[in-house]
Amino acid sequence: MPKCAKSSRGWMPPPERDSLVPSAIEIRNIAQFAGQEVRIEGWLYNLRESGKIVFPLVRDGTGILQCVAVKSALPPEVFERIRGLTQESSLGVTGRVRQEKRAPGGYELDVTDLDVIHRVPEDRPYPITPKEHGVDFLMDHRHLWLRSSRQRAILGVRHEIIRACRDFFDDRGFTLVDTPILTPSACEGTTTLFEVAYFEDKAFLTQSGQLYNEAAAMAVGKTYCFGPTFRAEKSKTRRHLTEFWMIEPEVAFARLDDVMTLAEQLVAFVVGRVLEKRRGELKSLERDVSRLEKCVPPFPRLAYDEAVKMLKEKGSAIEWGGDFGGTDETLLSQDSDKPLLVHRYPSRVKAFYMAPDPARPEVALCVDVLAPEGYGEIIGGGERLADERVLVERIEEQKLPREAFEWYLDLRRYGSVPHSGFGMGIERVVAWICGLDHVRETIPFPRMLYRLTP
RNA sequence: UCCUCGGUAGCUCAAUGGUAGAGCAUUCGGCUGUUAACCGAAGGGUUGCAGGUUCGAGUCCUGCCCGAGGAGCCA
Repeated sequence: MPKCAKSSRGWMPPPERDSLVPSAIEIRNIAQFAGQEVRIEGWLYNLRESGKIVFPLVRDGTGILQCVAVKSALPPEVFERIRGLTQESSLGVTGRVRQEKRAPGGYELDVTDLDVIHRVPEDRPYPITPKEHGVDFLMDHRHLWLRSSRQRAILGVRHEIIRACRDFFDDRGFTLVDTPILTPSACEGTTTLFEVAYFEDKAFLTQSGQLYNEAAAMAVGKTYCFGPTFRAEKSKTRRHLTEFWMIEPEVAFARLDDVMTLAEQLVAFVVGRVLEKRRGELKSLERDVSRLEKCVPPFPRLAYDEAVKMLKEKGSAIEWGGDFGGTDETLLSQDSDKPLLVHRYPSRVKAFYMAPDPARPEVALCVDVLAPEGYGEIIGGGERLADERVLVERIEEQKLPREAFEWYLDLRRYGSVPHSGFGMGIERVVAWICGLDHVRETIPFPRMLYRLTP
């Protein structure tokens, strides 16, 4: 541990340096070291051999570098050590960096020495070979699959999306207020919640931070929470996980139109940031970035009524009053390169806390954002019921346990104001931006109906 | 929970009811510019499990287990 100087304000960070691990350079910085002797530390990605010349491909988490080991230029024991390397063995390589047009990254390392940190035994080789594998096999080896360049690209985009969301809200005066994961009761019915033992009592894993967000918004005005969310629904589709991450802003005094604009700006900001910072990852995922580039505001807005009309014309069996199915969402969103905002759904298909439209009480002041290219719903939210009397009616109508909501009703008793917010599912956004056909690849360790390991 | 499809070598997949095979991976050999390298050889199997039909079952039938896609529900 580096010694940390103490000041009157407490801890000071250790002095800055180029690399956290000074024993080696990072492959992503290789160009800076052209002509120099360097050491890299990583894992063997692949090994190609041609008699007296060997090409070990080494990855270190920041990139992949092709090394060149020539028999005549190395001590025999070093050359044999390199020849006998197994896939994913960890190693340190020293050599001279050379610009090389034929190499994938434009640079190569002429090996002068190589030490094996841990050798993968040949009688139990690394299971994921550079060939095709089935989904089930890969999911069983998710802890190793993450090492592949494709998964690394997805992890990078996911990270950028999360960071962009935080920056977006932080830069606009929002305060992050963490909401609990363990909750005392269901906010929208217990059937979709995971139940856990809580000492002598029961608790449930949260399905949304929203009710707590409303309390926080009354304290700080603009708030957001970001955390895991749990749904015990037995959904088995490419858009569902039982554990997923959701970012949820909530704004006091905001109306439906305000949060529709907020959602539009957030999505455009996130897409823009990924296009700016993660072009390389999108390219390696073979994402058609031209479609993402068209994703600039304003986004089309469509009332539920019009959406139903449109769906019927396209042959959907939807009737007014029903919620959209997955195919309906696809039908609505596949034609456009921009996300689509669908607003004012029938109140009865929405949660009890949604405010009715004063002009048409049968519809709620709510909005869903459907991602383009058939990716479907990424955001759901709207204006909340601010009137205590109506809220109590809704709670009773839906036969929810009123005692559990007394604290929530307090928010309507002490300076109730109009307020609105929404939740955005991170994995669906990652799937859309990366162009993936399933959300299971968007989260490091997916939890699904039939998948709890690794 | 329902519907559809699938389970054969470590992996991806073949195999009319008639001797279980290929490519990759592994091991050995060859090759001084390979790009999921290539060429040659070797090892590797209780065909998801349990029954049944049959002279004979990877193949047909029944049940079960596991998985995938979809429906419902949702972000």
